Amino acid sequence: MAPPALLPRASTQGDKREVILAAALELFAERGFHGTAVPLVAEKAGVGAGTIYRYFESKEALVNALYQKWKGELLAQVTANFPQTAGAREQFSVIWRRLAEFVLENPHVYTFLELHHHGSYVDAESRAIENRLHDFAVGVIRKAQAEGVLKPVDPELLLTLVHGAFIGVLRACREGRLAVSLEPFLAAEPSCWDLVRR
Amino acid sequence: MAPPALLPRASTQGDKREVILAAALELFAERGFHGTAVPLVAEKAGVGAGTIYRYFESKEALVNALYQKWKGELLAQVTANFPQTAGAREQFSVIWRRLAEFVLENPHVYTFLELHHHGSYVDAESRAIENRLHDFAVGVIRKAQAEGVLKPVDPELLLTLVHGAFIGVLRACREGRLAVSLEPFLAAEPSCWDLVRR
Amino acid sequence: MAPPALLPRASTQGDKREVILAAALELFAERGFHGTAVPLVAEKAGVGAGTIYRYFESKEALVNALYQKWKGELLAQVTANFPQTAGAREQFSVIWRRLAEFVLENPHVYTFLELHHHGSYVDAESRAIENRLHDFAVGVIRKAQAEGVLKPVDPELLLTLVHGAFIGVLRACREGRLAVSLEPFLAAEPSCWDLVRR
Amino acid sequence: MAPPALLPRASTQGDKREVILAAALELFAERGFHGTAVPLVAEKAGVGAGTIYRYFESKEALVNALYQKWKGELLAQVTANFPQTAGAREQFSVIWRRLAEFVLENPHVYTFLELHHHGSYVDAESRAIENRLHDFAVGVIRKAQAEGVLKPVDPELLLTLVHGAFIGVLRACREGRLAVSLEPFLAAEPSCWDLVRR
DNA sequence: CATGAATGAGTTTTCATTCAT
DNA sequence: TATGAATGAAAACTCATTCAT
Repeated sequence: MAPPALLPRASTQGDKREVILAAALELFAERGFHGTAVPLVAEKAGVGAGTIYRYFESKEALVNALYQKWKGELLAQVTANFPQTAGAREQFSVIWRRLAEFVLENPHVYTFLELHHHGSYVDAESRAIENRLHDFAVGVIRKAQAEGVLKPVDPELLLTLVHGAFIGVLRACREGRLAVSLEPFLAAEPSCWDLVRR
Repeated sequence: MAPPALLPRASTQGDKREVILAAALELFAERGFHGTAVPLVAEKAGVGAGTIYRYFESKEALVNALYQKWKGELLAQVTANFPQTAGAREQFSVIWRRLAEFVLENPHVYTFLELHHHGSYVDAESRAIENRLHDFAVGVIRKAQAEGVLKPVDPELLLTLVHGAFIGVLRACREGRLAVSLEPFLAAEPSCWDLVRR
Repeated sequence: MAPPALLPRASTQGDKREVILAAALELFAERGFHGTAVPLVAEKAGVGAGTIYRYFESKEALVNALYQKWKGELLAQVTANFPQTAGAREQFSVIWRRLAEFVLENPHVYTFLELHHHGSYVDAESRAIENRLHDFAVGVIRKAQAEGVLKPVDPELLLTLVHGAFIGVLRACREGRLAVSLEPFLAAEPSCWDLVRR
Repeated sequence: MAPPALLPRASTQGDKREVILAAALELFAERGFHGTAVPLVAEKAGVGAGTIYRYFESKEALVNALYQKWKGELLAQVTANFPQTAGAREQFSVIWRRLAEFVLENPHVYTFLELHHHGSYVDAESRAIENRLHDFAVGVIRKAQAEGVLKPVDPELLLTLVHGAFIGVLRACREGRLAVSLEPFLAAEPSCWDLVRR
């Protein structure tokens, strides 16, 4: 029926899982885990309620699949081809811009990830991915400190300040206090460098 | 019944309401609004489930009362006797320290306020208090910018960056990555001044 | 309102639990565990569906409470004041009659107990009561065999034959092939004695 | 595909139906009708869930087909070449042994038949077969009573006692209290004759 | 006033059945 | 013909709210 249907089953198959994940992402980001009823996800995904349980063992499994998928995606996008030998200023700029591009391309993802970071329903594997990203960032900071270009304070503190500031911009965008575009992120970047530089 | 009861009913009255608010605060902060059952709040407060409905019309009314109470408290604590004529650096320091003291004195409050900022169940009045605090901060920033001591960028951006950084420290404390004490806040303060200063 | 209401709360309290157990007994006996929906039990008991979960943690907990209650009752009724020193013939007669009276007084109980003996949802404690009754019966048989009045075969075999025959009569009554009264049981008693006597 | 396919389609056809019936038998015997999910039967049978509905209109139709098949089989096996002219003692022995052989050859069948005897989903035709076996047994008993070798009581009573005793042995085997072999059945046979003989 | 037992609407989850392939 | 993904109706269970005491 579809002329160039080269991978008919495969496409339809994966599509349904993806469509459920996409619907769940948006709803979980907006209403939280407990505030989102499974049938609502089903309706938004355009599938039957029972169908969700063919792809995910439970609502908890769904939220964890979502968490792992996007935390992994974020990790990959931030760390891929990272300029290991570049200077600290350049590295900072790369990470900041990559984060900004990520949140703009995937509007609900960061909200979702932040909101569900604490949930008791988030399992060990989900947290493991979280830690890998954290360790990557601390590694970059330590190296820059060794070079003497960052403030010689607890790397944890520097990381949390910059990350907090980044999330602040994101939230202001979401709440309409700043434009939803690269612009506020780029405007904030030099200030945030001042935050950490020696 | 109480012989020399100077404020008999009133005291008992208020106590019960406060005890409910305190229980709700902790539970809402830890488990979210939808994740917290009203009978659980009652149990933690040591009152009957029905009693909650003598003090609050509904679960939503409870969460809004809580939100307004603490957002108002925060507003008062930050703005009371504010050194209007002091320099920008001093004013920054005062606000930062007051915020830090507030979150350390009321461990669950800020978590609660941040978590419930978005909720669809948060009513107009709750948001109004929110705005007063926001406007106060923007005012302080504008004045400092006029004096030429802050970066001449969108005040909204500066506010959101500093506030984000502050929340970052708070979260790191909560998650055990930084010590739960004034120390990390004081350590962060100069860096955050660098973030905004010209 | 009730003139001699000496124990109003207590009576109402216990009543509800008992009323649920009574409704569940009949339905579980007729339709089995999986064939009986909790709301159906609620309707028959004249309570809300949620009420059942105030008294029993789960449907499984309900069926086990029922099982233990009645297996315990049966054990008590069969073994209470048992004529330990009487002859085997007399003891046989006593047990047989007590069983018959029990099933006639509690029409659904034995059906329920037999039907749910195998269920995977029957817990360890439930089976423990079962075993006590079994051991009692084997003890009586052993003693009678030692006296030489019963066939010198595996007591397990004798027990299972007589018990099976008893259940046969019960089933025939239930299915309308025999009268629902003491009569068929009394008619069967001498035959069943022949079954086991030397 | 199969080169020397003498009965190709038919064999495959029947095989699938039989394989479904065999899977259903075991599951229904172990978990009951309502406790057994159709997809589980399909999985055990090694067919697709939809396939079951090509052979049986519904789950009820499946259980009834199963019931009729095996009740008919039992009827045939018990009554085939029955020694009409033999003495009552011999006839009793034949029936008893045939039943014993049947339950040992078809371990789940009797359990299934007993368990589903009452079910509301068992239809009229299923019960009709049941009755033919019952009538056969009553006929044998009546004749033996006329000869004066059985107790002159309600044939229904004698039948139910012996049948109950037989089921008792079967259950004891299933539950591990007696060996799963002909032995306990043969040991029980003389006792059960005592149960009914004059 | 305070309570907590009771409830039914709503939640998560299962499953008999269908149907496109 | 055989399949198994899809479904929605119904199951078990939870919880915000009420109300008799």
